[in-house]
Amino acid sequence: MKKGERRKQELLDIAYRMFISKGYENTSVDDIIEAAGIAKGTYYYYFESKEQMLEEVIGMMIDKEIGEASAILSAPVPVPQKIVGIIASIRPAPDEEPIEGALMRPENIIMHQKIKRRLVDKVVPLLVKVVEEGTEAGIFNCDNIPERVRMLLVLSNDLFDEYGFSDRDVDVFIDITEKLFGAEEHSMDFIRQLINAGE
Amino acid sequence: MKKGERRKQELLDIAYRMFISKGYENTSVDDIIEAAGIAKGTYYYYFESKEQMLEEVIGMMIDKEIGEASAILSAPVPVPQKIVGIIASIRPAPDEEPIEGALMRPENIIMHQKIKRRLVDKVVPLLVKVVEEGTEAGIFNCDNIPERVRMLLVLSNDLFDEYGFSDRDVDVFIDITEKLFGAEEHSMDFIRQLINAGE
Amino acid sequence: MKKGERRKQELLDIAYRMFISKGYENTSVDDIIEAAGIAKGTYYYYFESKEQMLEEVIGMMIDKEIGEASAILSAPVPVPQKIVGIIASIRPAPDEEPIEGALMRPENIIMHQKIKRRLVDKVVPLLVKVVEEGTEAGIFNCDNIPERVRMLLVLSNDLFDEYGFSDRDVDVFIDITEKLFGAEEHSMDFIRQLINAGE
Amino acid sequence: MKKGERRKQELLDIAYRMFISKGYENTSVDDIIEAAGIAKGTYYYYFESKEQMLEEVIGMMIDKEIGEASAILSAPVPVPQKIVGIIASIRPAPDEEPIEGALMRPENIIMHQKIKRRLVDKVVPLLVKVVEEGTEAGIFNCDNIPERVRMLLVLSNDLFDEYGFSDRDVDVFIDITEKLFGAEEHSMDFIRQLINAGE
DNA sequence: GATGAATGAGTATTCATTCAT
DNA sequence: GATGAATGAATACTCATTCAT
Repeated sequence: MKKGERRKQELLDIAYRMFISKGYENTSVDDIIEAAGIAKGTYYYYFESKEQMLEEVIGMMIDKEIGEASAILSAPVPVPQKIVGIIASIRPAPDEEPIEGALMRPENIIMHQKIKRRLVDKVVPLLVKVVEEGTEAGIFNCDNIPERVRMLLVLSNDLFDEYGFSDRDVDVFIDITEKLFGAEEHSMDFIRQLINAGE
Repeated sequence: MKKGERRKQELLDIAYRMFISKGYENTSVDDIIEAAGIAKGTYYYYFESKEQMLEEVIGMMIDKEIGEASAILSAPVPVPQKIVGIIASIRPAPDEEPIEGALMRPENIIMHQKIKRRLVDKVVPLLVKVVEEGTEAGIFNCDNIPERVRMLLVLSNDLFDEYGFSDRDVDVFIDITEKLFGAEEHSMDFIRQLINAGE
Repeated sequence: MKKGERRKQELLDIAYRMFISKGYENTSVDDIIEAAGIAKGTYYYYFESKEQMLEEVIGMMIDKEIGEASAILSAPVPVPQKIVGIIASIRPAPDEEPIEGALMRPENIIMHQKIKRRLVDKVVPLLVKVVEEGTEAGIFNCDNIPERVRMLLVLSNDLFDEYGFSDRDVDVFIDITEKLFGAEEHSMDFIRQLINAGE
Repeated sequence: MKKGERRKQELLDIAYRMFISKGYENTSVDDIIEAAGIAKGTYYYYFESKEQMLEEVIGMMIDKEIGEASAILSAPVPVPQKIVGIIASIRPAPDEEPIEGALMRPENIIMHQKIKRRLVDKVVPLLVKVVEEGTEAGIFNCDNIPERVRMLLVLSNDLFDEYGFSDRDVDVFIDITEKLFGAEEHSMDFIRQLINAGE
């Protein structure tokens, strides 16, 4: 039982890396079993189909990222920082896939979209809580919080996904984030420092 | 000359519809030629490859949509309406592809993304002009116009692409659009009526 | 393991016969699998590509022929007979492919050449040994043995490949063989009897 | 009439070059008409089929080479030099196809063989005359001249076709040529100088 | 738990040839 | 003489999936 589970994890890890580096469509079952050193039959003993495996790989990633986001939720940091922290935590963790450029390359769009969609659905409730915390504390002032949170995610996805962004993009992003939640002007300026530090 | 051109157009139209309804990847060359009632060779007489055909199909769509958007640019309507009009014009025209749900279904993501990217690049300059018109007229008040325009497009794409949106989504969209360009509150409220009328 | 190997051998045998009778280029993968009664996938399970299969077929033939030639090398027969025997052993064994005319028909030239080149490279060293044996025994008298051996092979290939040869061709071949190695006149006359017997 | 002939010649020339540089099989009719700047139909107006065109291209080459060889036949040079001259004249004239390596590359084998076969048939009678001249003059002494001439051609083809030859190969070739025709030892040594000069 | 031989529908692409205009 | 649109059989190769052992 344990052994089988470990084997399955191993396969998921291998597939995860291959899907990211070569794309789901361009990774054949043969590629995976060769990399894993197992037989065809063994693969189908653990997974019903290639597509089902993709779902599991995605689920695995989501869980990990949501876990990190949840941790931030209860951390003792100011609300604005929490928001930014959660958003940052759902990025594909630059350290675990500096593989190539990867996720936003055309051959990966499908997996990318699937992940994004499911991730957004899971992250929205978390962020809603944080923003509510903010409105209660009087730092934010807005209605329709779930919808606003969703937009923030859409904008941040776009900003960080694409092949690079300028200082002006960041300026506008900060401005609009403040206005989105009815925060005081310049109260989210710290984002700029974060980004510059990350570079 | 004329004859060949017409045939090619016809093929592009057929492929366009099939790509949208079944997805590019799921449409085989065989599907296309069967639908068109031509031989394999004829297909390859007009197109170097399936992928090159996709490029032509996309180019065709883009041209059409940009054409409509440009027309609006010089129309005698108020600036806010121009903006909304241009954004609406680049949607895949509900009347010409009510086919299924289509463009945003997973199998179409690739084509969808390709189109979106190229469309955004072409539409941004148009919208920038309109927004500048607005700032000069004193209706808008903002800096970094290209970046703001880009964000507006990202938001509207998201809003209308996904599987439906609520009244609250629209409210937030309107609110944020006004703030994005420094417009007066409620000055973009007319969007709501437009959307309700379209339903 | 055994099972797969046998299957592969079987496929190689079938392909070998088809390549010879119809030519490599004119034998499609479909032809082969139909003759073998297997599915496309099975074919590609055993062979990476059609071309790689050709290499294996050729390798198989070469091995067999070189094996026969090596056997003669250590047989207890006079040197001149050894030479002739080795040359004869590398012919495509009239009994196993009287199929049509085959190897030297234009459509087979490619395979033919590939085989010839590789065969010559392997046979030259064997013959060199025999000729050296002959010079040591005083029956032959010549320098540059490898080069002479090569020429002998070229001549014999030409003589036996082409569509038939006359008595005169044989006379000249015998004469020149003797002179090539500095053998006594008429010492290779036995070749004529061999050929006549074989007819 | 004249015009059409010229057009045809032009096409033959173009095809000749392409066949040599890319191989007959790898040159498509489309390649030829594109290079010639004509339409498909025009091609088939001049040639029944691609294969028939190949025959004409080959015929063209043969005629040219045989022409050169015939000229040498009646030139006022010693018999041995005539022989070598004729053999040299049927090589693919290094100046007219230094294109790549060309004729003996695998993709060209088919055309190569076709040419060789037809060329040999035409050259043999010419060389026979020269050798007879030589026997009458007492420089040569041999029977079965046509067969011997054929062998000489086979040997020279092999020597010069292959990817390079050594000094030893030349030594043996000279030796065997002398013996083939019953010439005096060293009487053909001049070949070595010719080859060295040509290098 | 694990193997690996077998499947077969599916795919894009090539190319010599024809023929109405 | 010349065009170029149309043909369609042929080709090599892919790959997720199955199943008897």
